Amino acid sequence: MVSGDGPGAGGVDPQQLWLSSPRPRKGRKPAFSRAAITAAAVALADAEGIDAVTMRRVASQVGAGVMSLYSYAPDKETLLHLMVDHVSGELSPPAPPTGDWRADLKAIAHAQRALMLRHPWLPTALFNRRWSLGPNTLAFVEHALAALRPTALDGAAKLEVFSLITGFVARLVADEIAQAALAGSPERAAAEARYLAAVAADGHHPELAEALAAPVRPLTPDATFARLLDRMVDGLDTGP
Amino acid sequence: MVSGDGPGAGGVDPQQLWLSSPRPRKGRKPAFSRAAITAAAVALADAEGIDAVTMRRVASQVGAGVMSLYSYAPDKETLLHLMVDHVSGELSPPAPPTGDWRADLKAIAHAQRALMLRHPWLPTALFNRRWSLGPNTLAFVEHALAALRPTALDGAAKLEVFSLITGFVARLVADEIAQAALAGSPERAAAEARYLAAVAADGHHPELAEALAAPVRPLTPDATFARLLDRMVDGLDTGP
DNA sequence: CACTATTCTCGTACGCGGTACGAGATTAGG
DNA sequence: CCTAATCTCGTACCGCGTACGAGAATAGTG
Repeated sequence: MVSGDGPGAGGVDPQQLWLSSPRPRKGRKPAFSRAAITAAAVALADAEGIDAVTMRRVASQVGAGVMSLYSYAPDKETLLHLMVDHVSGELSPPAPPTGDWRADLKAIAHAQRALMLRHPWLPTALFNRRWSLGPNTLAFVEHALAALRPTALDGAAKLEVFSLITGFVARLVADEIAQAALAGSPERAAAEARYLAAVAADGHHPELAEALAAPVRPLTPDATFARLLDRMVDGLDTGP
Repeated sequence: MVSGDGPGAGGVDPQQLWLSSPRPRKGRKPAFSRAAITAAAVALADAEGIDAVTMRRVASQVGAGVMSLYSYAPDKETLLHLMVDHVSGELSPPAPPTGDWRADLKAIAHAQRALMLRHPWLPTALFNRRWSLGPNTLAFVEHALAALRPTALDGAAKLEVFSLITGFVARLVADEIAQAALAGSPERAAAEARYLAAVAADGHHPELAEALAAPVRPLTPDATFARLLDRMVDGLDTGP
């Protein structure tokens, strides 16, 4: 194993995963690298979706044998953690806190949204997995905590707020992506519209019928995001 | 096919899925039912997690051949949609709106949380998939829209709020479940704590070190949920 | 310079997943 | 009864993650 190995049963010990070993003094030299493999996996996910990230396809992208990947990550789950932390590196270094924590928080959310739009598999990956706090993720958390320093929140509450914001962004971006996908497939969009029209016409869903009858607002996703984010952040309190 | 079949390429036409066909007048009688299969899948997911829900295992639970399931759902993705709508049936009938839309919204969120705690696979299932609006889901949406009637929000904004609340609940419950799982495995919890201590000690993460150094609040998940929900709902505006 | 311990590479193989196919069973209408 | 329609399900295919272990490369040792 390139970076050591733990006996831990189920899941990977974060120390073994993120804290680099000093490189063994004997043995064959690695032909690849964790970074290269991770980057290939990210490129694959960006181009063809997260389902295209299979050990076989990643291996062929980097020119390795399939089983060679297991010298760099003990399993696929770990590779996904590496991917998440890898792209999180694009977030740093962010601007230093301005003292206006609400504005800083909004800037953080906007940066996260841009990242997730660039890597559409990220919202799902973040939601499903228990976080593995790699160096890039940690750097960003550190930044968020610094931005929240002017508040009266204690440590746990600050982390809560950060988690809440991240989840909020992930959800909105996931919706945004789904919406875009739907718009890209007129046949499916039409089927959905037909179904909703049928439901609205059945008489058992008056509220829904009314909501759908209203004219569609021609709002850009950016505006929607900014509006909801503002509401959310402005609603956050600084009390204990 | 028990309920008809569409030519739609990719994804299932909601009309074919949710609007029942009149039952064909010829041909062999179905030996199972969509409801029974769905219930079996839900029971399996509740007992052993969503990964235990495979076509083979569901089939053996209901006493059917594997391929017989495909007479009731065209693919596994659809079966998952059926599961989501199935458990959503436990939400209705909710209490009628009281006129205090904030209180109603909080009640809705609490009901959703209880449902998700009963079916821990639900948050993930909701996040990943594009919603398929089955009858039970629709009934609940209808109820939420009615609760929001006293607000000045237009139809689209009401749906937005509902989606936001649902996502919020899903995220908190997912965290809650992960936290419980971590607490149930002391070895993993200890490894995590060791790692965070090492990070805090490296000098590059002062904010994180401070946040972790603070004494842990002994709050119940229920209290945390209620507190964050209150903040969120109270922060929502009724303006356009 | 062998010799050896160590580490990485990767072909093969196993079990399990979703599901296409098609033959046989069952039903209702003519 | 015959025929067309519908449902049942055994078999089979391909792709997945990954265990295993043989072989290749490296660095220290005599």
